[in-house]
Amino acid sequence: MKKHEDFFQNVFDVVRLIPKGRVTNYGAIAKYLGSARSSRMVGWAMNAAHSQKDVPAHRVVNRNGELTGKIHFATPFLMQELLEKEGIKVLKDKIKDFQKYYWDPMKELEL
DNA sequence: AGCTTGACTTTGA
DNA sequence: GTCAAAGCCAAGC
Repeated sequence: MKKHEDFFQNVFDVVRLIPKGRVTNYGAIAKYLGSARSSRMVGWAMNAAHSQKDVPAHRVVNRNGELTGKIHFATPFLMQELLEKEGIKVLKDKIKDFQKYYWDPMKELEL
């Protein structure tokens, strides 16, 4: 009965592939899956990611580099702490030099 | 069965 | 630069 659950699994897989100290945004993952406009589904998938333990959702932020999803974490501070732990500076729930840490699955994986 | 909400993005004004 | 609206697909009610 596996039909469309691949979307979630695919998201988890990509997120898991994000190198340490790097971050990406929902649109990139969504685009990698096919539709950049379905970025909402990525977030929805992340919601299910709570069931997955090896899904570093803290490395996934919105296009603006803001930790929008932190509110869905166990604690809002967890996401920022995890990011800082990887060497990423977070200022006001926003990633410093987001573009520098930005990791695009399409560019990095497509290579 | 249908409508609303949602960890978003993009385009237009 | 900001603000508003449309688009997208799935889960929840």
